[in-house]
Amino acid sequence: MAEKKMVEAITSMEDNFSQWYTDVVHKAELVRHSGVRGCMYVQPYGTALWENIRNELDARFKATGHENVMLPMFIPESLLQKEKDHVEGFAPEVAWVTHGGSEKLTERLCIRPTSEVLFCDYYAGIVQSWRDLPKLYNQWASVCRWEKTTRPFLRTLEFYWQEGHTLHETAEEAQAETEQMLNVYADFAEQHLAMPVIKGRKTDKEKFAGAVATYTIEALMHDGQALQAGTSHYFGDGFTRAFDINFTGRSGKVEYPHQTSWGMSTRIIGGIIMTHGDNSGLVMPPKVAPVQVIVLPIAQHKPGVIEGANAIADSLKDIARVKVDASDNSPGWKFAQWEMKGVPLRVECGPRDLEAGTCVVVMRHNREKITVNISDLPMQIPVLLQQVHDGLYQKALAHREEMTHTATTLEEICSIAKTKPGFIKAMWCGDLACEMQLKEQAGVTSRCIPFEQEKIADSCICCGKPAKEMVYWGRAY
RNA sequence: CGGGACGUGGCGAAGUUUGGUAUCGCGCCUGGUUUGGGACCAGGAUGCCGCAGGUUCGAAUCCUGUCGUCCCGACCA
Repeated sequence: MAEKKMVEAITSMEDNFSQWYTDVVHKAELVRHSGVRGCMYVQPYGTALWENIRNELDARFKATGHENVMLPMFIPESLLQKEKDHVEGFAPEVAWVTHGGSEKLTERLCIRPTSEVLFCDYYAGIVQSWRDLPKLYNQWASVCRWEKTTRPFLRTLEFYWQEGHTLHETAEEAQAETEQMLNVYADFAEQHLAMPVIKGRKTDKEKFAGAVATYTIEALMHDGQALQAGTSHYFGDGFTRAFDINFTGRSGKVEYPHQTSWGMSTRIIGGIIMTHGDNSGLVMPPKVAPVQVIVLPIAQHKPGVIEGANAIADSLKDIARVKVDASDNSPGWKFAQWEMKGVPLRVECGPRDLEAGTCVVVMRHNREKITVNISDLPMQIPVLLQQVHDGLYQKALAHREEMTHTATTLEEICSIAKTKPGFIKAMWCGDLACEMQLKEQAGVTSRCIPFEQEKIADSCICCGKPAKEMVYWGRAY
């Protein structure tokens, strides 16, 4: 018995958070390792989760006027070279194709690490007049970055994402787009994933290669490390000048359009796991859960029980993603199995319940049990799913607040960074030197300059000069 | 990329020091009994011991290389 439990156990997160994460990813049957370093086989359950995320985001992009396109996975070296900061940022981690069949290529091709330059090359051919703007595009694709260390979802060589790329007549319009998409991400994270996020701007040191400004939503994971959950960049006209994308403006003059890009990736799945998961495994936010309600017949050999379970599932099929587990595993096995997979609601129905016209509903995140009349289920399930969502959000928010500290002296920030995981709020003068020093001495990096500023001191925590802004510092995935 | 650990049926391990018929638990298949927190009995199947070389009469075991995994650190939009 004890031995058996060992076999199935998930390492507890207090013992080793990284190992816990790895265990959950595998026990919940999200992915398996492929034979290629850092690349994963995404299993049906993981794929279904991603599809739910993708479908919702896609709908939100379309609702804000964007169209999907598909660009190639290869980038000729000369094209990648066109924007200096960009190539410097990405060249160290791209994969190169040098041969096609037995033929050696005259110019090697990189496998896209991101598609800015492809979009630029594309735009150059289709934009001539101010009437051609804006271009509001998005693509769903996978990209490749040759990372040194990899972890499922959080950092893989190949990962799936969407990348929005837009082109605008004016800087103001492009900036508004950048902000709009950051808000789309933030709203999605909070309303759909029950993941509280802090909206803000990245420092110059942390911003995207080639961007004028990078905006971010930062979430705090259960272990106190930060995760950039989504990002939105304003490029100004740096790329459009480098790629000679121009148009004839309203006044008849040649102008360069202003550009944005924004992305969210399968990394967000890692974020879901590390925000809501517990020592029994995954906890799925209801709105993206591949299975929202698992119906478990108890003593299913008895007459009418499976039929009863099927009838319950049938009554919910238009209301929630529901599944009946009528496999011949024991009930205890099924409880543990579906908890590992994080299904938000479990409906148990045995002969006693069915006779009484009731069932037991158990919430995954707090294991609360309630008895519900079967006839009330179609009305109750949406309420309960929302309750789980709210519960998850509140729990994550409370956790983040508990793990957010304030520091006003260098000594204090070093001591907090060493002893208390989480965010540290501190004032900053805006100098790179201070940012570097905090990394060096406290081991923290700037996570974001939040839009919602608080003045916690007058001077920079590092150099003592007048502070420009309050920054969230921490360690990041 | 550094430091450490590791790779043996689907999963978890023993066996490697000292070379000699590949073992155990779980899972899987068949049949039966069970069923409200990881059930039980009986029978059965599944291995180029990560891969490639080498040493040897003989390699899971020794040597070399390589691929992959995990943890810590560095690096990373």
